[in-house]
Amino acid sequence: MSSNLSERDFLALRRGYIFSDMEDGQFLEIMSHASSVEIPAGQLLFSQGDPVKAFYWVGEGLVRLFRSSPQGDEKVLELIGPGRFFAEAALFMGGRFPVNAAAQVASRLVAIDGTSFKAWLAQDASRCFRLLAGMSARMHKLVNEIDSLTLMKGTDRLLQYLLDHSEPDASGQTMVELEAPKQVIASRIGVKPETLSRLLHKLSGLGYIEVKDNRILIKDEDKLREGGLD
Amino acid sequence: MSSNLSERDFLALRRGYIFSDMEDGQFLEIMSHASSVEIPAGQLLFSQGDPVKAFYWVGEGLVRLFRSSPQGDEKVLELIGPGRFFAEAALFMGGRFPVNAAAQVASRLVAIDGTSFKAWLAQDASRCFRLLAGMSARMHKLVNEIDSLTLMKGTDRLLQYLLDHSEPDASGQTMVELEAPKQVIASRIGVKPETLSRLLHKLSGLGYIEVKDNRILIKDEDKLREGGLD
DNA sequence: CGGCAGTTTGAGCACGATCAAGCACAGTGG
DNA sequence: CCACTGTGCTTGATCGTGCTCAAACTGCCG
Repeated sequence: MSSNLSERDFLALRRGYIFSDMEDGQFLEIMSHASSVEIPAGQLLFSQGDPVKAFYWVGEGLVRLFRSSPQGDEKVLELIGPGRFFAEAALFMGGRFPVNAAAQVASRLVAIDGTSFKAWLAQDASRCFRLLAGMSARMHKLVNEIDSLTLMKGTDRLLQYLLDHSEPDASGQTMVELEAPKQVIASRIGVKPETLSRLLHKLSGLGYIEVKDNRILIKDEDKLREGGLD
Repeated sequence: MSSNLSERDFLALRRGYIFSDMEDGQFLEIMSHASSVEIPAGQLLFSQGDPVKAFYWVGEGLVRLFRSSPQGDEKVLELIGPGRFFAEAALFMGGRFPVNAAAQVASRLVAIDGTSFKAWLAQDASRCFRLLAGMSARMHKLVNEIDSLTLMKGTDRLLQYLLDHSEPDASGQTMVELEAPKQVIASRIGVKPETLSRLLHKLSGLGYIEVKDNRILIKDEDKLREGGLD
């Protein structure tokens, strides 16, 4: 399950926000405490409350960060794709993960040892500043999330999600390719799967979008942005 | 509006998590860039999007951190009381405040200059670690907030709020003294004022609590903790 | 006394959850 | 090759939480 890093991951990781603009020696130093982790689809990486031994970087695949209730319902907080770090903040959070993490699809991760990383951080304040900035950005996202859960309705959150994830495709049209099954996206935007289905149907009926499996064509981006709908 | 610090604030601030266990010289160094701010009840301290010039510590009073929607609704994210810092994270967040801040009651704050503080932080990585830990704790709170907004109902959130804020009073009974008007608490727990009123009434009718103005007597803490209610 | 802000209460409604059934599709095994 | 099963998605009917709109009540201050 754990082994040495591939050349490819090694280079990509070096470009991540934590390690960019860094001398080779320094980077090699911390990479000696990193290891590659292969994890099959659906498997749990860690649970809320587990002791934090490392943080992670995604080389390939998709990781689902989520909370779950005693009743078994789960709320997806974030989906982490290739090139991104996660759980860096947990290192400073009293030693326990505050969320669960599972592989949404089979994934290749790099685990960076926590204590080594902290020791390495402590050597240079400018390294800390990177991390502070990264954590701030994540806090900002969380605040935005709270904001939209309280101040907006389900439809609004779906529209926001679609606009945030839309990209022009090969033929120049604005498209969204859902990164995970609809039920996961539903949890991500804070509604039940049935509701997401109905919302998509409604927007489809209004002529705003066109849904085909996990691909959504944005037919009228401006109307979506206004959000004026009843 | 802005002046030198009182002796009292100076000493209390030194005990805050950011500056505790610090040599006098170091502390004096950063305090030369701090100033006292008196702010009347209701007044806005900064708005979302304002450039960040400083972060704050509360000497006396209460500060309301909130988001507001285009429609004018507002969501209270946190109420910051005496002895606590706020907006430290904003320093690293691209230079703009992600929330609004207003004095809930007349307050005395200490503003600590951002650029000086960052320069001071950069001198020693252990200083950064304090901040990293503080920010992690705040992130954890935000995650919990998202969790309870999505996975729990209004009643549950009220119960949680009551239990979190309850303290044994003089006569040995468990009490909650609401730190702000009910409408603000309502926003804090993510319901409308009318709904909070009804929820309190319901719990009162069930014999769980007793409400008298802004004081709430917890009559059966165990039942509240179970939360088994319909 | 009037005016005002905060709170309560009432009636109706809307959004989204729940429960339940049906459908499409892929994988498995007889 | 065709049931059989499981999974994800959709659709339908109903229900409940909490919001909206509106009115009345309270305490407080000018």
